[in-house]
Amino acid sequence: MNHLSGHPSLTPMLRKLMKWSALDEEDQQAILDLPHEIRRVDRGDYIVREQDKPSHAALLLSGFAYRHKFVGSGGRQILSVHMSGDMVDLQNTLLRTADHNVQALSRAVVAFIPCRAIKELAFGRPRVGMAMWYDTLVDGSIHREWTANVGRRDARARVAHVLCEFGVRLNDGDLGSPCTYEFPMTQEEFADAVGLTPVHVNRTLKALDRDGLTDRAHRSVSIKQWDRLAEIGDFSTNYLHIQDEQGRAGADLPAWRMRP
Amino acid sequence: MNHLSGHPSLTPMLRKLMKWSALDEEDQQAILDLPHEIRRVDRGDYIVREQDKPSHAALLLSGFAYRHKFVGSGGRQILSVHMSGDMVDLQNTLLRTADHNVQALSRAVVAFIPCRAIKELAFGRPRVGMAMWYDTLVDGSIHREWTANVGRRDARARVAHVLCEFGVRLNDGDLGSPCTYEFPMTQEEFADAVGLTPVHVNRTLKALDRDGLTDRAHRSVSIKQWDRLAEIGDFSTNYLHIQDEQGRAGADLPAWRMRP
DNA sequence: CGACGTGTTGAAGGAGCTCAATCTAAGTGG
DNA sequence: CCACTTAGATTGAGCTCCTTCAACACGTCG
Repeated sequence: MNHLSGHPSLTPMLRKLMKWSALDEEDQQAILDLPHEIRRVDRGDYIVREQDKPSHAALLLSGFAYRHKFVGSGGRQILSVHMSGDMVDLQNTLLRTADHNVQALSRAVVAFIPCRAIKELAFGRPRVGMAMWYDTLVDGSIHREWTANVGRRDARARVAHVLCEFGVRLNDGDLGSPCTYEFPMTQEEFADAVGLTPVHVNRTLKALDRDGLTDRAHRSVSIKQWDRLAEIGDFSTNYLHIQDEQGRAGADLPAWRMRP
Repeated sequence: MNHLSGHPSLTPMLRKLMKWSALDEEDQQAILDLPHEIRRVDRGDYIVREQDKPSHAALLLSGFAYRHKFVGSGGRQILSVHMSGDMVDLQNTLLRTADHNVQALSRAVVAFIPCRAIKELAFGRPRVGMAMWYDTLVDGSIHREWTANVGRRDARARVAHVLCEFGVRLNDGDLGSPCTYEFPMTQEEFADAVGLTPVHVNRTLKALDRDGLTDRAHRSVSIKQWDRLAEIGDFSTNYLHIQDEQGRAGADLPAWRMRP
C-alpha cells in the first residue's frame, strides 16, 4: 500500500448516502469534510482482517473489494462483493473486533475515516445517521439473500442469481449496464461466493452460455436473456431496497428490474 | 392473535440494549416508556410477511420466532432464530418493505412499537440509537456466519454449529444453560436453517448422539462434550460480539465460550 | 521463451437427496 | 381412561448433483 494525500474526494460515499436519505447542504458538506486518509491498494491486499480492532472505517472510492471468512476445514466463504461508494466496514465503527476479512478484488482506492468522526457525524446529524444505518440494513438484507442463495438454490440458480445481482448493482451505482459488464472475480472466487467448487462453477457458466442465456468471453459478461436468467436465478430486486434520489423505494424502476 | 393491554413490559428489550451500550437512567426510562401494543401469538403465526410495509416494529418479549424466506423452487431458508428481547424487525423501521418473513416458532408474546417512536428515540438519544445500531450490526454478523455455515461446512459441522450457537445465545439471554436446553425447532425447521433435508438432519443428529457428543430425547438437547462439538462445528463466539454489562467485549468469558 | 495463474474438460466417487415405509409421542374426543 | 388421530422422528434403498483428482489449454507477463 502506498499513501498519498487526498485528491480523490468522498463523493462516492455521499452519492450513496443520498440515495438512502434526503440530506441538506450542511449534511452533505459534513460528509465531505470528514477527516480521512486515502490509500491505493492492489488486488489481493487486505483492507481489514478478522480479529482486527480498526480505529478507522474503510470506504471504497474505486475498484472492487470483497468480504469473506474462513471455516475450519480450510474453505472460504465470500460474503459480499463491494464497489465504489460502499462502506466496507462501517460495522467495525461500533463492533470493535472485525468478524471477517475485507480484501481488494482489484486495484482500488480506499478512504480510511476515524471511527470517532463517523460516530459523531451519525449522531450529530440524524439524517446522515439514518442514511448510514439504512446502509447497514441493506447490507444485512443482501446477506440474507446470499444465505438463501447458498442454502436453498441449486448451482444453476446460484450462479444466475449472482450474475443478475451484479448487473443491477453496477447499474445502480452508475458503474456499468445491467446486462453487459466486466466481472471482477475469478471463477475460484465466484465459487467461494456461491458455495460451489470452481470446476462446477465453470461447467454451470458454460451451460448458461450454451443455452444462450449469457455470452461470456474471459471476464466480460453479457446477459442475452435477462428475464429468463432472472427467472432461473430466482432474482428480484426487492432485497436490494433500491431507491431513487428522492428516496422513494422502487419508484419508476425499469421493467427488467422488477419481478411480478 | 388476541389483543390485550400491556401487563408485560419492555424490560427484555432494555436488558438487551444495555448489553450493547451504557445507558443512563433517562435512557432506560425512555425505552420503557416507548408506546407499544402487546399481542400473544401461537406457534406458526406470522409476525411480519415479506412485502409488508409495517408501521410498527415487532419485539419478542417471550417465546421464540424465526426469520425466513422462500426461494423459487419452493424451498425455504431459515435466516435466524430469535428469543426473548430480540427486535425481530428493527430493519423495517427504516427499510419500509419487509424482505423476509418473521414467524412464531412457539407461543410467544410480542410488543409492537410504532416505527416513528423508534426513530425518534434512536436519534433523540444517541446512546440508545447506538445500542440499536449495534444490535442490527450483530444481527448482520450472525447472518454472515450462517452464510458461511450453509455455504462451506458439511452437514455434521452445520448441525453442530447451530447446536453450539443456540446454547450460547440462550445462556447469554439468561434463558438456559449452554449445554442443556429445549430446542424449539422441529427437524424440518432445523433442516431449513442449515440448508439440508430433514432426513439428513436426523441422521446427522443421531450420529452426534451415537458418538457421545450430544444426548437428545425428543426436543431436549444435552451437549456432553462441548469442546469437541465446538471443534466439529467450527464454532467460536467471536461473531456473536458478546459483551458484559459494562460493555467490554469478550471480557471474563468462561473458558467454554472462547476458542483459542 | 518459459512460467504461472486461470479457464476448461473428463472420469470416478461420494455426500446428501428422494421416495417411501415405519415408529413414536402427544394430543383429542368419547 | 382409552381408542384414535396426527405431526414429527426414524430408518432403508437407490439415485444425482456436485466434488475430487488430474490433465490440458490459453493468455499474460517477467
